[in-house]
Amino acid sequence: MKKQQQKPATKEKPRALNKEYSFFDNVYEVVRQVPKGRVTSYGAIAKYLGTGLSARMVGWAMNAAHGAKPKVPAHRVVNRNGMLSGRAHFATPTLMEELLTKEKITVEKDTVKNFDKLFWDPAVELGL
DNA sequence: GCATTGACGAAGG
DNA sequence: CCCTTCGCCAATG
Repeated sequence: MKKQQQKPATKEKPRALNKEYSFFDNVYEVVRQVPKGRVTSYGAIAKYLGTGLSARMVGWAMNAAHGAKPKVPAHRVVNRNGMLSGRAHFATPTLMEELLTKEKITVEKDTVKNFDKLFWDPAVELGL
């Protein structure tokens, strides 16, 4: 990563709707609602949650979801291209692929086949 | 309090 | 399909 100048942005933004940061919990809920054999993307979740432009925060939430209970099916969450970008963060780098394969999802070159078909958009499926 | 880093996304090459 | 640049927000050092 090259050098990145940070903006002095003095703007303020509402951080949480509740007393605690519910952002992570929100992400967990959505991910748990992803049906078997289906996948979604960080951006879709971010959009659904209203974070919109910051799909990165969703990924950050998954990072915390590592020890969440019940366990979050993070293997069903991939990037916008359907690539298993987060496989390196699982117990084993092959675990994500295996889990997806068990759900009848074809994974090739670290990418979900028929991603457009298997794509599950919370903003649509849950009705936004 | 600034600099760096991310399990990302979109746009451009 | 691959790569780079920019944007976005939170956590970390």
